[in-house]
Amino acid sequence: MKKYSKQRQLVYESLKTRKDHPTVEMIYQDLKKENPSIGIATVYRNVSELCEDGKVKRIKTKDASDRYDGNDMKHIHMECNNCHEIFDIKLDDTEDKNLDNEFNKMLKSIDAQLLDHEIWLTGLCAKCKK
Amino acid sequence: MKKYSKQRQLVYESLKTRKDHPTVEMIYQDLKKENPSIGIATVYRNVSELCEDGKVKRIKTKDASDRYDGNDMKHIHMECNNCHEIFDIKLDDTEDKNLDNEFNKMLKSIDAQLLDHEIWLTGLCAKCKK
DNA sequence: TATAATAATGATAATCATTATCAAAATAAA
DNA sequence: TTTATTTTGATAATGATTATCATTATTATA
Repeated sequence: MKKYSKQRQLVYESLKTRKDHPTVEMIYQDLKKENPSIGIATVYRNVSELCEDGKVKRIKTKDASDRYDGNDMKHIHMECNNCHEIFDIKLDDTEDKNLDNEFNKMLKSIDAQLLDHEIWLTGLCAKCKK
Repeated sequence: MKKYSKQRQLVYESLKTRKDHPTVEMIYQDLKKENPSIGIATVYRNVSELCEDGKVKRIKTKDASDRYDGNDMKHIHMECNNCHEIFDIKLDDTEDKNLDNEFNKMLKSIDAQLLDHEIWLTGLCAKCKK
């Protein structure tokens, strides 16, 4: 059976607390301050486990390292083409259902059944627009 | 100035011809049959260049290697949760505009400007649904 | 509570995809 | 044709992630 570990809890809390989309290295640096003995392999292990349990999401971006997302509200992502910051845009239930309907219609053409969607917008954030 | 190379042409044609979403290794294996002297570094170099030129698209998936997409029609992707095949679902102009409108509305909340969108659906394909 | 069973950790080696290097070959310009 | 420059193919280097393994922490059981 799965056992409780302080480290797993720490990784989870870090992802819940911070609002950016950190890499493993960023989480590791963060946790090391208060827990100098933690190893980076432990962070890798735990983010992967949390992903498998559906508690956080792995985000593949154009840059080298994967990013992780602890935001459990329905939302989509927007990456600024200029500063490369990643923004969360939350969806209300109506918006989410509308998208689901749209996508379901599209999937009719290949007779498939929708389970989930992931939307990645690119654009210019408020600051960089100017 | 950029010079013509047979290899770049071959990589491009391979991506235009095949309808799956191959990795570099897959393209390499494919081209080696007719061109045994081609090196895998050349394939890496050329897919990256084609991406920069906007002629093909790099797709980051959950699995280790990046995939490449030579389909230049407006389309979104759907990955089957069971067989992991990736399907293209083409969008007509209306569908594409509808999505753009939806996303633009959503971006209002953070005062950002939309440039592009990438949609990744997961579900069950026709075969695996049964 | 003490002990046994086993899961998780931290250090580090191994792996694997991708990128960098560089001499030789191909292409374009003069 | 000669010169300049780009591209290639082989392979070394890099960097992110995973595997290994002895030790430690947690849970179950007597």
